[in-house]
Amino acid sequence: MNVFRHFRDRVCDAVAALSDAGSLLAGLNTDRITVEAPRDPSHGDLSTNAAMVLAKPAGMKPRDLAALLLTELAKLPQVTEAGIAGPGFINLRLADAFWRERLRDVLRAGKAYGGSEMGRGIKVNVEYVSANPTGPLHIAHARGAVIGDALAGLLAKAGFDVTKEYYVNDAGAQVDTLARSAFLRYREALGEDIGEIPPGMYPGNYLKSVGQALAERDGTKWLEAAEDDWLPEIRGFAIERMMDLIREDLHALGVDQDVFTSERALVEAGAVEQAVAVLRERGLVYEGVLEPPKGKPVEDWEPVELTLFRSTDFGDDVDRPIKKSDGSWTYLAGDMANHYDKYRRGFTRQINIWGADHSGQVKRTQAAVTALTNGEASLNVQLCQLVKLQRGGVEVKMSKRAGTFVTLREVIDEVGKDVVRFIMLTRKNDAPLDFDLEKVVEQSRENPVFYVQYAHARGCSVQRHAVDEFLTIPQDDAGLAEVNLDLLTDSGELALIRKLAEWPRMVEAAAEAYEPHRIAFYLQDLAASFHGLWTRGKDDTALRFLQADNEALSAARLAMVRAVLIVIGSGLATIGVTPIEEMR
RNA sequence: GGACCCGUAGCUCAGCUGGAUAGAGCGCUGCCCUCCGAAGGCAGAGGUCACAGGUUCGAAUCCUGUCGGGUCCGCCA
Repeated sequence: MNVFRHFRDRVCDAVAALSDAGSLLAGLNTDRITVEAPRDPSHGDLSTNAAMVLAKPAGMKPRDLAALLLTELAKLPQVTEAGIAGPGFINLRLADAFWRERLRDVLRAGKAYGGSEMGRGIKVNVEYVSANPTGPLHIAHARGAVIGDALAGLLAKAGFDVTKEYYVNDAGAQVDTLARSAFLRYREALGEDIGEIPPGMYPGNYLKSVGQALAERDGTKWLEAAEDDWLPEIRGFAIERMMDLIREDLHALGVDQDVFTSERALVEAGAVEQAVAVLRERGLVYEGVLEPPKGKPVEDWEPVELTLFRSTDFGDDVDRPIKKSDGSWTYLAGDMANHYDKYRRGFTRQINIWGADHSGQVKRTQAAVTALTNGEASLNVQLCQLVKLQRGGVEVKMSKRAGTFVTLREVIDEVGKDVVRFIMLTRKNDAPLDFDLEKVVEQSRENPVFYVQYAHARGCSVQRHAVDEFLTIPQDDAGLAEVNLDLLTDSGELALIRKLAEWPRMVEAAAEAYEPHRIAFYLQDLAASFHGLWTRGKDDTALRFLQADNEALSAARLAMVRAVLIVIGSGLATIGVTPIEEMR
């Protein structure tokens, strides 16, 4: 049960009842009514702004309206205390037994607890990573990969039909450079001394194995061939290899996308022409000359007539070229085909995860999606800021040009994929993030991954002890859901249960805002609550979860511990982190 | 010149789409624990939510402007 939505519905019921009875204006808009947990627990368990929101349209004073609503809400059987506070808040306190029942919700639903029907099975496409297939992923890609994957998991949990997509940029000049770089390595593999890698080529050693594999497959076949002949072949070969490499890296991070869309395949299938034809039909394409770009002067700029997309009709700053003067398509044109293709596959909700360095492309791409689909589809872009990699507070320098950048794989090998995933979510995506390779593996309160994992391991440890000490306490969720919970009366225990009951609402709010990082913060909160309760058992042995001489109490507390494990497990699963069962 | 993001405790950051006395960790101060239910606990100090207006019952949150920081601007990808 989503407690907050449940009581929001009850508040709306109360409004309706009062309207029916004639004591309140009929037809009031209840959209702005919220029910939430007050920050200060002394105000009660739940609080609603209904009276303040409805006062003006109802033509009443907020506190008078609150008094009226209060008479209705006080009738609810679960409400033990109701009062009016401040400008017109209605505060409700709920029976402890009501909260204990929520524990049964958790235990009965198991891992599915917190899932929502909010998404109503609507198709959503989340496109993320989409790194150029010219080399292995580095740490900067990891953030987009994790945010995208966690967002996809979150939306799925919230009831959307999610497709995880990777758009392969295999049609631009950069893959021709890749082909030429691979060709060098191919010659090298056949015994030639290629010397220094010339500037403008990809220098990384990862291309050696590509050259080697090509030499093994094709022998000396291409050595004397003209570039026009070998380039398409070697390009395709190298792209395949790079994508395999990228997919392996992503898999190591726990990211396995559903669809890999090739830009080249779209272009070859005529998808770009089709998309442009749609725009042309709507009068959104014309031939024209652009103003020179502002800011830093571009030295080789000269006015040329180009094929332009009228993106300014949709809020962009200037119209954007879709065809270069040499007749080939621009990146935007290809991306138009990509998003139009998604639309034709049924996605009216599209989300892209991009690095902040692509912020300039947001408006034009959104304009394109709106224009191509006549406003039926919308594109949401989540920008993520850079990751600063550190070791013991000292920045780890990266230089892609020198080939010394830190690969994602190296980081995963050092700290593990779960740590990478969790840490990437400890900031909201539009804030820069420091990733310290030493701190993230420390076993201390400062390290959020450890703190949450430790809570899970502690819970598991209690379970293991219970198995040994109490042969008759049920060990499975279903059995624990039926034990007598009335013995859970401690205020810390009830506070923990309330925290657990927030999980369904957390999922919905985070999904609605497209903010997976909220899950990481919620889990830290929950872990703190659990650790706090545990710690009190150190001083006061009566509060320890397992009481050797009181099996009924131990069973009730074990049910609570089990519920904590379920929610932590479910939260971690949503963001793709594997919970640990034992600290080592 | 323009666009987007950010500005919250000494530091690093949350703040549930407008709610009540603005929170956490670190650091600081003072107590407690020396315990394998280990990888600490409790309490306290610390704030003009960058600044100035505006919107309304009510603003860290929304709008306008100013200041400061970041990412960018292309027929590149």
